[in-house]
Amino acid sequence: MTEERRLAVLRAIVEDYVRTEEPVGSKALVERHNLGVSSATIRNDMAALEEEGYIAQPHTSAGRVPTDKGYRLFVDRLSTVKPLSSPERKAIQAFLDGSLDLDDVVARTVRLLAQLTRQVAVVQYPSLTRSAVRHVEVVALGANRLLLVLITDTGRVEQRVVESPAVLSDDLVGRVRSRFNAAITGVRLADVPAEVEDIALQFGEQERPAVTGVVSALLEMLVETREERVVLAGASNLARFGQDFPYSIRPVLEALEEQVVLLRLVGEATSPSALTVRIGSENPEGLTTTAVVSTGYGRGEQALGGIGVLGPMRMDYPSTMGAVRAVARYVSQILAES
Amino acid sequence: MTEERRLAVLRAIVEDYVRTEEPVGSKALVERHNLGVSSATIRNDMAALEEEGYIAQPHTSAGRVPTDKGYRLFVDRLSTVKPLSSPERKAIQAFLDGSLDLDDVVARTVRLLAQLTRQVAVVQYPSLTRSAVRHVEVVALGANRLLLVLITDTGRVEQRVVESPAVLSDDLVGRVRSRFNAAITGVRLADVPAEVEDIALQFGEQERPAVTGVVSALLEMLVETREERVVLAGASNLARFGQDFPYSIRPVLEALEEQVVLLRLVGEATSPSALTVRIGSENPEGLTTTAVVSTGYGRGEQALGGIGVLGPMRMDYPSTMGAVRAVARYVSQILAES
DNA sequence: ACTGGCACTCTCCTGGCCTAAGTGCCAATG
DNA sequence: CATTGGCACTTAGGCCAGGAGAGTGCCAGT
Repeated sequence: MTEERRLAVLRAIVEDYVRTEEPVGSKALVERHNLGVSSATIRNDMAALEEEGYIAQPHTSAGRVPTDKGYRLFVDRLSTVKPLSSPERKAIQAFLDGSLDLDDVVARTVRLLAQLTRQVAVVQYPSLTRSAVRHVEVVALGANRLLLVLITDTGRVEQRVVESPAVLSDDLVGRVRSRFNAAITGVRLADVPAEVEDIALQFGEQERPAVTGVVSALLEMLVETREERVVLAGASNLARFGQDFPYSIRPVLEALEEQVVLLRLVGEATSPSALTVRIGSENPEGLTTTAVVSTGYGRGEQALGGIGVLGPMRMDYPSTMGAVRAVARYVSQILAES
Repeated sequence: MTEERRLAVLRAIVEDYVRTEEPVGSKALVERHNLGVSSATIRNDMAALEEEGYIAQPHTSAGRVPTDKGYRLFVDRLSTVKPLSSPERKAIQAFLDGSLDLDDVVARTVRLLAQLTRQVAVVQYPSLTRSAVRHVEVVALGANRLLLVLITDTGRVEQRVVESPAVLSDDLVGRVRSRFNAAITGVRLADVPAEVEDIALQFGEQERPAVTGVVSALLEMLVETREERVVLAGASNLARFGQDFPYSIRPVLEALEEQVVLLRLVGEATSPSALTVRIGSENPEGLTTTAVVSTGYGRGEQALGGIGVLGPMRMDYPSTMGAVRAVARYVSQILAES
């Protein structure tokens, strides 16, 4: 079957190129993989693969290099996710165990993933909109300042200092707090506005303006902190790939400083069971020379947030995918326990 | 006076080299600065400066380049801090105004500074040990979990979820909260342990074990969050200086990922009135090809935290120093207001 | 459908050559 | 004695030619 061999050739090219960083030629190919045919035959296959746009030559007398499209095919049909070795598994466990705090889990995870893949790791905090309220705290800080603290069932804690519209007595603060908690504990963040809108009506005429102020502050806080948070580690790994970023790594670093861009990379509602790979031009501007492997973490099919790795297109996809998947599973597990 | 002219030559060399990125020769010097002498004279001066270790030649037939020692002398005796232009000043104000939240102030500041200097900016959060407690909040989250929230007078909010050693009734939580606040509101964080140690004794036999648990959780939290926080922006600016980092920017990026290193750069108790410049080998390992300009911010002479900029040694010191100083002042001002 | 053979095209390295830049030194000068 | 003009010397970098090596495309043969 000739078609089959062609794919084998493409696979071999990708694997060799990833390993050696150098264009791979027909002769080297037959030597290292037992394809059972001569280099001339391979040359024909390569010509065909080039025709179809899966590989390209940097210049006439060089070997071949995979194109975006070639990597794409490789990932889709020619590779299987490589499970982690058992020492690696143990390392993960050792690294992530013993952290109650969500901040801590996220910080450790992102470092771990960067170290494991030797690339840039990105982790999104559990999405607020998909979480539910565990508790709301209202604290009077002074004459006319309030602290609102919102704790979600995923362990995320958002706090915010707001100017209080009027002076609130300690007693009133206490009653507002109870009302809030009664109304929205267990409620999805997205549904909070609906639940709190008429809380002010439950207070007396006199207190109502002050309470209304607090309610709108809470709503405002919800809107503003709906903004997702993303953290990143291992940017220095980019510098290992001088070659792979033809025009310096500057645009890549710039893109990585934009929270918005990071979010798009990792945050696009991927279910925990699916791995997403985005290659070259499939990425947002500035990252068109990179590849991103990402997935979601969370309970069941419901993704709470995203997690991923960014590197050059010339990347060991099977291993990277294995690492991302494994880490995502551990994180899901840890979050489920707490 | 010949000694004077030599210093003028050194200054000219530093200025030209910073501008052009190229070793500067005797002829170019006389052409661009009116030194009133011939190039041969300058050559003699340069030979002397080289003898003393202030400048060096990359190779025999190239111009001269300042050494660490040369930059040092330049900063110490040959330059004056350059104040910001008035549009720049306005930009700062526009950028920083309108943010109550400390997180927000810090985030904006670091971005601003990176943009202003076009280099890597580093900002330390107000040091916890030098802050005082504004408020403590204790919230029961569930059967045996507590949330402790600590708010400092600098607006910093630290929160932590702790396992409660025993089930606490709502009433008891309330009483613990009041006790805590009575005991440590206004107290310096460093002095908190002394103030809370005998709080448990003020409760009845029966409640004492539970309260002791909470107290020790609070103390533990203090120890753990004493760790300072530092944020960074503008890492992509490093990529602008291919030339200046002979062995790739990798070690620099690596160093910047270490919180500990960043802290050493910026956090060394600099009083707000003094600018520190650390050049080349004066920096910690991995950053020996860079220069760091830093200062403190805070009320009066008491520094609450550090703020600074990191770049290649070939840096426009007067402008960078001006920017760092100006931004630090604005931040001090904003924090004083709140 | 596969293979061996061969001419062809490129890159990359090397060595030689030249130019431009910049230096160090020296003898002359006020 | 500081300064100067002059000059020989060194070196990087650009350019060119030539040769080696790698890899290709194509063709005729099995």
